[in-house]
Amino acid sequence: MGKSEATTAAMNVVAPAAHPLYVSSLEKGFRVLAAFGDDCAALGVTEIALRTGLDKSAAQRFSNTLHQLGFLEKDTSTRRYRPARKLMELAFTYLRHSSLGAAAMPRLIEAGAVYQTTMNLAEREDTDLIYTVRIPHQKAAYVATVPGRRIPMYCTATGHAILSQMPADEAEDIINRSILTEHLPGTMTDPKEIMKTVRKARRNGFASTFAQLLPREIGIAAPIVDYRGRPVGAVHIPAYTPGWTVANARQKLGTLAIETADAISGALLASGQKF
Amino acid sequence: MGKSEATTAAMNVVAPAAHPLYVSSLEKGFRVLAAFGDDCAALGVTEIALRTGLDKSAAQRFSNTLHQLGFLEKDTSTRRYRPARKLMELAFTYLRHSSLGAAAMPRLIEAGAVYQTTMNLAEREDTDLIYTVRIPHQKAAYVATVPGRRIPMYCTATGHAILSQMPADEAEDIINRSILTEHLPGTMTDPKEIMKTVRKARRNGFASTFAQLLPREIGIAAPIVDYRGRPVGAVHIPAYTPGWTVANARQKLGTLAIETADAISGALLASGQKF
DNA sequence: TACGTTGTATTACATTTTAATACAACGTAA
DNA sequence: TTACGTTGTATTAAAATGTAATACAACGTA
Repeated sequence: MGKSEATTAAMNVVAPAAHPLYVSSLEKGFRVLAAFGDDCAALGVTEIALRTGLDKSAAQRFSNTLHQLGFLEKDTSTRRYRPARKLMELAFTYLRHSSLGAAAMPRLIEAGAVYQTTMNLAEREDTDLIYTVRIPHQKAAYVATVPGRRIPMYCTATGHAILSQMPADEAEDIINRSILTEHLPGTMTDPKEIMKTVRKARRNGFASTFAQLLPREIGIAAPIVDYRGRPVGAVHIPAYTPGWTVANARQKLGTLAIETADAISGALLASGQKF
Repeated sequence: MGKSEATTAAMNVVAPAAHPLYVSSLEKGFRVLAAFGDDCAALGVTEIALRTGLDKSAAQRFSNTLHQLGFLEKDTSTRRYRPARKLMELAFTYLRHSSLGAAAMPRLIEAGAVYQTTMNLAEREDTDLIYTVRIPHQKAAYVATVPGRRIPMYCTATGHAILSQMPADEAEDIINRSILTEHLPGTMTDPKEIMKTVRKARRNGFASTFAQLLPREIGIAAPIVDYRGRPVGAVHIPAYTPGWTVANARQKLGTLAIETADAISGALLASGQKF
């Protein structure tokens, strides 16, 4: 069903074909976790079965196992499951060893203090981006201040910043493989228009968007590159109208984004790692 | 071996006895993820096998599967695995639905601006705490600024704040079940001394510690309670000497922590959820 | 170049997962 | 309250999956 498709797509937990070295049970477990997306807060086994495409028995066993392991909480009265705190530890498993995060953190903190703006680090994940480090300053939609969120590249300043440092054909490939959805009236969905914006970002050294995913949001972003000049992520600064105008944000925050991103790129070089 | 014990304990991914509804493959998969703790950044299959207690074949299959699913990156030249960005999405799965996080976020941002101090939200996880929301202001050890980290309750202000809102026997039980390690010279490991500190925290409405886990760190924390008055987490404010003295921090940050924690407790009540 | 080590691929085997089914618990409406 | 649909839980025989042993290949060190 559409529902289960959407949910599965939300974390891309799909079968990469049966292989002797592939443990499909593990995939099913993650499918269950991925079912907790978007709308729902708590799910019963039947609903989990629906969303994951597993039958009721499988949904039951995997939910139970995840509960035993501590990754799902279980409300004993409603007998429904919900994601548990322990999932946060898995994020730590990643962050702890991220040289990009380590290089970015102090510089984002410093830069955020300049105009009291939120500073984000986003990393590339195929056609999308994942926020890995967030330093919030102003209050905004809760979901927009929390790490781990995945957003598409095609309609975000962050995405454009990264695309701008790629060969044109590679960037086009990403855009072509993206699902171009008009999240808000005005979200850009025309590949040609997107590439035009990307080229502009390339010339300027930073990208900017307005009201593409969140109303009133101005996005400013500059690319972070590795030792080969390949983009690995971007510094993202959100700003909101009124308070900021697009022109004002571009002028002040654009420079800040570039400086911060360059500092991070440089620190990465120094750290010597290719993550 | 001691090594594998320590690693396994790091995320508590252990077998809760075989049960017909328990999928042991899932557990093994998480054991592999949990192997990436502490010291190591990248692991080969042999090392993974050692740390997880799985044999080489199993380590191979689970690593490969996690790689296919995108949760482990694989360096094709060294053929070693490391945690991948996608793990961050699992954290988002939790955070997105956390009413505690949503209630805390704006208040932590606001409070952090007062003295330009870092503000953390920690939630209880058995004898430990997990940082779920972090609003960094000052630069500190990278690992101390990143969400998902688990720290023990017995020697942290955050832990004491939570313990202070429990019945004495429950608090004692937690301390007794904790592994009391002297992380730094001066880390408190005497249960009686710990309980004394906890009682003091109860009287004051907030807890404070000095140099327990990190050198020079002053910890200030106040408990967040649910609709029944039971502690569900704590607001934690770190400060460092010099710059802050313990007395100064207690006076200024103690009040701030209490006010912030109370505001969060109140907001939780209003949201009506029992998370 | 030769060796030890580590990663990869392939099997027959059996343990584990499956999916069907039956039972129990809940809550909704008559 | 009672009866009903729904949803969660428990139990199985059957089979598919994961296992562990082994052999091979790739690396890097001496």
